[in-house]
Amino acid sequence: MKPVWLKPARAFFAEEDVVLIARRMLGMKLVSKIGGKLTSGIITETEAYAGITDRASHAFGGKRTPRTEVMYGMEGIAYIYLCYGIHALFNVVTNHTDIPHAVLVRGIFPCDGINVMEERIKRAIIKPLKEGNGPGRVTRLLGIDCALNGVDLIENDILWLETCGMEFEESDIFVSHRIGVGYAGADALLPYRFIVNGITAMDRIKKQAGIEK
DNA sequence: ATACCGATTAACT
DNA sequence: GTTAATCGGTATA
Repeated sequence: MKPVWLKPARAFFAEEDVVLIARRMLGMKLVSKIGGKLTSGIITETEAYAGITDRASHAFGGKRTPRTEVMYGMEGIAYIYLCYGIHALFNVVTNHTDIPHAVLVRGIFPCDGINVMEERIKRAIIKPLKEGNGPGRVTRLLGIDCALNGVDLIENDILWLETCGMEFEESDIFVSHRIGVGYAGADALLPYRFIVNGITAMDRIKKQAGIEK
């Protein structure tokens, strides 16, 4: 039976536990329609950033700057920023207005528009499980850049999320500490990174993505 | 005005 | 395993 993919309601992002949302976003689809070209991938890796109490968050201590301001906005909008001068990193703002929580998407399984993605990275996608792995690669494959910072993922038709109700067992999710946040001290060790793990879960993703075998 | 550096990646050896 | 690429955000002055 062909899966039905629908945009989640804004209430999905209003959940106050950002870690729970990061976990639930595994198996959802991130979709972009840039320049009329549709591309999508099923989310395989996320990280939670818990706002003002989280030393790893850009909003730690309640910091409000031109960059972090977006995170204080409405749940369900995109927080996209430039990292290392090269990579656009995509996050979804969660919780409520003025609570700067966000979930970083670190990995996708390429789904729709593979040919468009290959144009963007200028080479063939041979190992789908590897190609969408890494937050900079996710945005590059989907054509997401900082110009989309702040867009509403619920209302927009250029960048959004979809769900087919797929859920994973605890054993299908590998949990670890976040990457590249060594400066966060003890908070760098928090179990806020979630990765789809195991052959069973991966097979389900492939099936949902419409990829046989 | 200036200096430092990051929620990284790809191409090297 | 090592390192260049590359630039806006942020702190300090």
